[in-house]
Amino acid sequence: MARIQNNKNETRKEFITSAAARLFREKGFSATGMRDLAGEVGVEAASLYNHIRSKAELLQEICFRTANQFSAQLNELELDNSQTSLQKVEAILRHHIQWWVAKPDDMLVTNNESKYLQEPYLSTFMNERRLYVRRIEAIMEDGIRKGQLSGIQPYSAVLTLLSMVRGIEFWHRTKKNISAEALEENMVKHFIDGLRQR
Amino acid sequence: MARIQNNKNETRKEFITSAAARLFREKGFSATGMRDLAGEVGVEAASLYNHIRSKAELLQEICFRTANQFSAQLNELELDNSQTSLQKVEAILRHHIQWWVAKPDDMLVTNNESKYLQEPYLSTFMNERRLYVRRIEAIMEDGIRKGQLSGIQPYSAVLTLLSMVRGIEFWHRTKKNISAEALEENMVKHFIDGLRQR
DNA sequence: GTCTATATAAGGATAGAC
DNA sequence: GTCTATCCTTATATAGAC
Repeated sequence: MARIQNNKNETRKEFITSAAARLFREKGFSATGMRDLAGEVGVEAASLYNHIRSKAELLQEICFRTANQFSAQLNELELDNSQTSLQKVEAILRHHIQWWVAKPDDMLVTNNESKYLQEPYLSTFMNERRLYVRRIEAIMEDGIRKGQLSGIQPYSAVLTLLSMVRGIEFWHRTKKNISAEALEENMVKHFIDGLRQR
Repeated sequence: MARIQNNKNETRKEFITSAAARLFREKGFSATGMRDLAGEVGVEAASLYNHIRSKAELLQEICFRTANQFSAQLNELELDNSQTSLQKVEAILRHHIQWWVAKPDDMLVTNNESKYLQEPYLSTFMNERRLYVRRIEAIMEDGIRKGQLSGIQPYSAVLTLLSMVRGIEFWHRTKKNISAEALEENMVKHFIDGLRQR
């Protein structure tokens, strides 16, 4: 499984994109000015345009690079015959938790600011999200057919899975109470116990 | 003050506030213009200022009226000796689900746009939210002491409870697949099964 | 690649007529 | 209470010097 890590050989554009993710998360896309971003980067606003085409382009890159990462995990899982459906669902949940822990800026922007994408990117993004939900539903439906899990409707369970991890946003502000590992184990156990066949 | 009433016995200000919640939800607080809001209400932008003091004031009213509603439920639950801790947690979860189903505009604005509150309202709001989390944790801790629930750390469980219901935002766009009642029962069962003592 | 200067548009909010 | 007109600030993005 891929590890999450920071790229220390960032290009100038990647540095700007990371700063943008941080600002879009904190202030929101609309309320973030190019002057704010320039200040973070350490240049004047006009200089940013030697590296990027527009503010909108920054949002596109953050949202799609994040979304594509999750699609890529599903691509692998769907081809893996060594895991049960329940194990696959757990792997998806752990993947989401780990990304929320490691990349809260990217996750918050992708979740909360993607609505500011311009067409045709907005439609593409929303279609990909719907497809992503359906693919997870299909994994759960397969598990129900095989008797590996039960007690829940797949659509409801997917909504729960994708949403419950958003609370990690608040955990980031008060990390001292519980470690990332303990948080992950608690959430996985809680979710899976509500899904397991008994 | 003149009380211009419309269909639902709303004051003019309440009508404006509802329109603001809808727009803040769809476009975000920062990207919503007073001219947008005026168009929704059916007047020119300048006319809004006979009913409200500022755009910021509208956000304050939406966020605090929503947050106070949830605090009020806890006030009652804490005084209720007829319910177990597990029943109280279930009541809290059902309350959140029902509000997400019935008032998605208010819930989304309170969750996603409250960061645009100005001081001192922002600090007040965040302090109230922290207190709300702690009060639910306390109910869970009481349940653990009494052996009514187990298997999870209260902080992690509260994060899960408050976050998992946010998926209802997406359910609103595709209601046909599952009824509000079925959604509620699925989510309650899923969450409670992961919490119950066995 | 970065700067200063600026074009052009839109933002929240107010003044004063009616 | 609502309107028209407008103030003042800020926004994204570009032009052209260095």
